[in-house]
Amino acid sequence: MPQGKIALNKKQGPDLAVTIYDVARAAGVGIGTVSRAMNNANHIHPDTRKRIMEIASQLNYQPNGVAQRLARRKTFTIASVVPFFFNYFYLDLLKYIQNELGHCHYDLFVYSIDRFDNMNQVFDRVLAERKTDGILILSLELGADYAEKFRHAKVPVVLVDATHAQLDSIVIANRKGALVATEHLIHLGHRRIGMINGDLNSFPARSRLQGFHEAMQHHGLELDPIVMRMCDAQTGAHGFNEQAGYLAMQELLALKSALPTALFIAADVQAVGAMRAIHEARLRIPDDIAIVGFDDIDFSKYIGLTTMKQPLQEMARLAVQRLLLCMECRPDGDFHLELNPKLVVRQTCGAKKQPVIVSV
Amino acid sequence: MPQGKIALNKKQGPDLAVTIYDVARAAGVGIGTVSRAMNNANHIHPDTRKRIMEIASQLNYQPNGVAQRLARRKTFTIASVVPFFFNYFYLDLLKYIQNELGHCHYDLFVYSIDRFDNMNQVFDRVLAERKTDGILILSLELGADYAEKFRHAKVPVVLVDATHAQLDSIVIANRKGALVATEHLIHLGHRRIGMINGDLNSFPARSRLQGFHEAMQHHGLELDPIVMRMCDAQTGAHGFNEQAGYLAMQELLALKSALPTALFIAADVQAVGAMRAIHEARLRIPDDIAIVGFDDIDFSKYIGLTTMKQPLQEMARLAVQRLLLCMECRPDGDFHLELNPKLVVRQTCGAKKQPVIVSV
DNA sequence: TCAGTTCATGGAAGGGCTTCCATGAACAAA
DNA sequence: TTTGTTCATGGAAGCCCTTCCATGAACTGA
Repeated sequence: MPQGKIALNKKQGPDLAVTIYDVARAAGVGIGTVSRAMNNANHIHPDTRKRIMEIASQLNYQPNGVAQRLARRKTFTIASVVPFFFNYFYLDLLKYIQNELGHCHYDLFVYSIDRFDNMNQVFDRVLAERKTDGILILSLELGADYAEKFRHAKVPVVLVDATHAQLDSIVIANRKGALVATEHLIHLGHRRIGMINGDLNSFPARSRLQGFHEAMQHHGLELDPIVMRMCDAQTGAHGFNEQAGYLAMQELLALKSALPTALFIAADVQAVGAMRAIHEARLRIPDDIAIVGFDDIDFSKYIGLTTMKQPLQEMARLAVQRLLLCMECRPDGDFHLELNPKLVVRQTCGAKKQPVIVSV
Repeated sequence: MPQGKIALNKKQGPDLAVTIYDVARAAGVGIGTVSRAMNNANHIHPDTRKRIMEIASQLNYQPNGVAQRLARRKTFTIASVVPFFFNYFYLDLLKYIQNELGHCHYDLFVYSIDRFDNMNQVFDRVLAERKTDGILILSLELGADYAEKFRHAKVPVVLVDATHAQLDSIVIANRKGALVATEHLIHLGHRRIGMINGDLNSFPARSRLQGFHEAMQHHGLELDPIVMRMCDAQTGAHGFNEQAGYLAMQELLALKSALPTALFIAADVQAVGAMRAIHEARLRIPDDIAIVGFDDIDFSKYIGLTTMKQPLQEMARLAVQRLLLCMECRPDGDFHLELNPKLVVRQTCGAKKQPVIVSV
């Protein structure tokens, strides 16, 4: 009986972590001094620090990050919410964000959203428990209720590739980018230009449509609704996916002689699908149809897709910068940044004859 | 002077977080009772719980996650180390991992590795500070020193898509997959079959080569070194990239009449590059050259690439499962799992005439 | 009625750090 | 010598929880 009791003493072995007290005892100093040594603080004698550091490494002492975070009242962690299912765009963005944060010794939580209908659930989770010092939300359109929640959250929030009047945001200049892309086709001599777009419920889809309109109108060109395809959201990702592009292109191909000579396609993934449909129809790109996309996903360079390149790294850098700033001083004023995409000319627009490989 | 002192009183406002003490006071109970209420623990009267929960939500009380983690001596966080630059394979894997962890209310730290030469630095960071309960390492080959470090780390480690004798691991059956892929080509009647592979310093490259060998030998076919291309690692990612595939294919195309009638290409990204080279050379796939790849990256279905599909979701599920198990009971025995990839037949192998769209 | 049991409750201890205040040694200036 | 000043140091208090133990009310059965 008593043996049984002794057997299940609570400390089950693995909890033999070395603490700051162990180091202090071993070094014959106080815990405050050890803390100062570990944190490279002032008011400590160089010799003392050296001795403590040696003993610490001898004992294999690692400060407990959780205890530090509690005592410092700071988590050194940023949360990111990512619509993972969407497209590979986010991988790059995330990579850059992680790099930026790494430089400042911040850790990154990643929460993926795989269905729009559980988005708010994920948000609640991110907002709960104050585990992070800041939040980055990628490419998600918030409802008014959650925008409000985020605005009054204890931690600052920055939207990346999405915007909301009440929250800091960084977006690509979608309208302007679409305008540049469309004008590129116009300058190449095209007059009958169509567009494949995503669901107009999505913010980028609306802006890109607007840019397309402006370019066409500015050059006095006709906007024929027949050659405009807004993919619906049913296939997922607001219609910004390969399948939707493929189907939209098939519809356009059915127009036969009414087919436009050029297309602005609002997302590279859609362009990939559209190109598949065109190949199947035995038409040639750019000779029969010229194409300009938008995004410059990794794959675009492999298929020679002329497109609008999003400055992802810049976006990541600025978003992190802003977030860190908000974390330390909660600046007043709003912050709404627009970054210009850049035209990357490859083969599908017909401006060049030789294959162009744009290095990453 | 005194004013100056008063002005910079330490609490700068934002620290008005509600604590468990505030709730206890407001409810007229002890903090233990509030804790029990919040955690749905036993030994609390239903009425009391209800009252406390109401007051808590009224005060907008959120338990401090960091304090919980300290008190519970558990972080509820898993770290993942990902060679982000590599290819999009990881995005899916990560997505599944995050989903699995989300179900168990674990958070996920993501650390990206963008250069192999700072890999160990990242590892040190992950091992430091005991911020996590477990570690997942994706597709990275550890040196003996770090394998040892991880083995003796305070937290369990599982390798995913990589293996090491001393550590738990889950890998794809690369050898067997390569064998199946090659046999598929053999069954289609091909006799002169070549291979494009990555740098043999990488584990998957070696295994896939081995599977290729076995298939060929088993069917009494000749292994002509001239049609075997091991891309070197200079272009990055152990030669598993589009550019390397493109260049390797150009070398093969220079063989003219000695060109193989079929190719097993060890990574889909390489296959993409190879296909580009073939198109440029005005040859047809699969008529002039049949191709089977490996990985089934998202893009493969768009280009009709026949390939070996990696069971990523399964891999993620099992890895997380194993990690959680290790966290609670540190099982003895080793854990080395191999999952079989599955042949996905599309157009590039020539087995089918019609375009096949494999839905995601 | 009384000992025994169950269970809701309060609150101290503990988790491992940072930080602030007090102390006293060493040194400088008068 | 005395009075300051500077600075390394020790350690209590505090960060915000969970958990365990002690308490006493309520109930049970004899």
